[in-house]
This record gives sequence, C-alpha cells and structure tokens, in this order.
Amino acid sequence: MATFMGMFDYSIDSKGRISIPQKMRKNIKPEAKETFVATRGFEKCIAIYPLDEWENIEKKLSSLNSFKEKDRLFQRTFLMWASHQELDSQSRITLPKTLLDYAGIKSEVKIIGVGERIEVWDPEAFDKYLNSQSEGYEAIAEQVMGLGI
Amino acid sequence: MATFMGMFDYSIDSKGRISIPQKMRKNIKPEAKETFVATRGFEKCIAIYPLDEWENIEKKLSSLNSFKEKDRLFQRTFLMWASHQELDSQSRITLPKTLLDYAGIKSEVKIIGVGERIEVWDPEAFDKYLNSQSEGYEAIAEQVMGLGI
DNA sequence: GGTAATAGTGGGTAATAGTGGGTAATTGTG
DNA sequence: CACAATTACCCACTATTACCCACTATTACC
Repeated sequence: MATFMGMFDYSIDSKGRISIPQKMRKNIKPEAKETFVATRGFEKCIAIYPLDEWENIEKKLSSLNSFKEKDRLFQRTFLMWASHQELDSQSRITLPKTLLDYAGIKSEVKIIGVGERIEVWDPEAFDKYLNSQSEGYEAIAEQVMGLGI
Repeated sequence: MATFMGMFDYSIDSKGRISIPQKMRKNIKPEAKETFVATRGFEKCIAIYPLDEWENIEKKLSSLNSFKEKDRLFQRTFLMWASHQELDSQSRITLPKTLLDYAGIKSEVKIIGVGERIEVWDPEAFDKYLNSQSEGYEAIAEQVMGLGI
C-alpha cells in the first residue's frame, strides 16, 4: 500500500493544475501508470487516489445493485465527482473546476498525505476543520486507537 | 467493466443530438461498436448503455418468466423505451423525443457517469433529486459502503 | 560553501472536443 | 406517385485542453 504522509503548501495555477509533491510521487506504484482519480473527499476537500488504490474502491462499488434505490443514489453521488487525471510532463494533474469549487479552493492549497489517498484543502477551510473539533489530538487518539498501538 | 464517472454540463441541439463526453468515450470497449442503447432511467433521467453492457441487461431480462404477469409488465415497460443509437462522425447520438420528454429535458443537460451506464438529466430535475434526499453524502457512504471506503 | 540537478510555477501554441447548421437521402403519408 | 417531414451525412466555428518550453527557488552533492 502506498502510504502518503506529510503536509505541503502548494499553489494552483490559472489552468487548475497542481503539482503532486515529489515526496508523494516517489511511493506511487508503477501499476498506477501515472494516473490518479480525483474525487470529492469527505468533509470539504478533494481526495486523490493513485489508480491502483482506486481500483479497490471500484471493486466495492461493483457489488452494488443498481436496481435498488439507495444503491443508485450512492453510485450517482459518489461517481459524479470522480475523474481520471494523468500526470503531465511536469508532474502535475488538472483538477476539475467542480471539485475546486466544492472545496472552496482559490489559488493556495494545503496538500496532506492520508495513507492511501492525498487530500487537497483550502488552507482556511482546513484550519477551520481542525478548530471545529471539540476534542484534542490526544483524546481522539485514545478513542480511535483504543487499547494502544 | 467500463466505469463511467464524472459530471458534465452539455447541451442538446435542435435535432435532439447530444455529444458523448470524450472522457466517457475513451473507456468504451471496441466490441460496443460505437453503439449505445438509450432507455428510460430510474428516477427522472435517460440511461445510456454501451452495447456490450446492454447485453448483460438483456441476459438478465431473458431470465424472467413471461408466463408471470409481473415479469411481463416489467419486460414491457423496461423495453418499450429502449432504442439503439450509433455515434455520428462528431461523436454524438440522437435521443428520441419520447425520452427527452420523459426526462423533462429542454436544451441544457447534466451528463453523469454511473458505473456501467451514462445518465442524462435535466439540470433542475437533478438538483431536485439530490436535494430530496434526507441524508448527506457522508452518511450514505457509511451506510452503503459499510465500514468506510 | 559553491555548483549542479531538480522541484515547483507559469505561460504560448497546436490539437481537438463540443456545438451549430446546411443539404442530400430516406421515410412515410396523402 | 408526389409531397412533406424526418433522418443521415457533411462542413464549419469556437472554446477548451494537451503538449511543449522556460524560468526560479530549493535541494542534493562534491
């Protein structure tokens, strides 16, 4: 599994392009073929998966039954935000305007590595998200990681 | 499996033609032979399947028992809306007026990729559909995909 | 510490995707 | 059989995208 980590301040140019940090590029598998899937993330951000990771998600999706109403709703709302993007010769991808609008991104972004995916946030939105949490870092760690690591 | 995704704002011209977005065309298999089947979708939209995907649906339909009344009803209502459409030299297909009327489409449309099919919506109808859902994106994801993605 | 390599950023130009419409062929109708 | 109406086929325009080149600041290396 590609494990992305770290936090980077980058910028988006007038054509909607964003560089993928070299520290993240170097642990992308060759089978991802320089291709990513950009989609709406949970909370107000953009999520970017290398192709090989995305295919795991597609496998899960293919088990849904499109003759069921709730499955259809999820297929639609989940897939409508997604799009394939290939690295250009400068190691950038283009993010669709719909996603930039959703995430409230203007020109500066915060890129963070979150395990199997990369997230792109508007800097202010990210601060706001962190500050909106009532519980601190240590408290959440204890809840989520439970009995220890 | 051809996995269509993404959301596009397109228009229908005075002859009822609609372009198939290039991002969707490029993951259509050659055995689909530039042919699609357009039919009535679930909810207020038009569903478009590449020929090879449609054949899977036909297989499912053929497993129905036409000696049962309910099966007959479904066969009829499902198939009566369907028609083959081939791409023209500009990568467009013509949508029958019956379908456009059903979906309430005037001239602007929202095209969304939903896995094995492409859906065409009237923009307002699509917003209405999304807004009519009581649960948000994150909540539905958790329900349908279980423990998270 | 100085120099070379490279990561991140910006922008110009050619290709092409999306859109619109004209004319010929086809269909079906009176 | 002639006509109207629809459909198929072709050509043309425009906005977007893909591809390429260029610059600067940081990082790696000797």
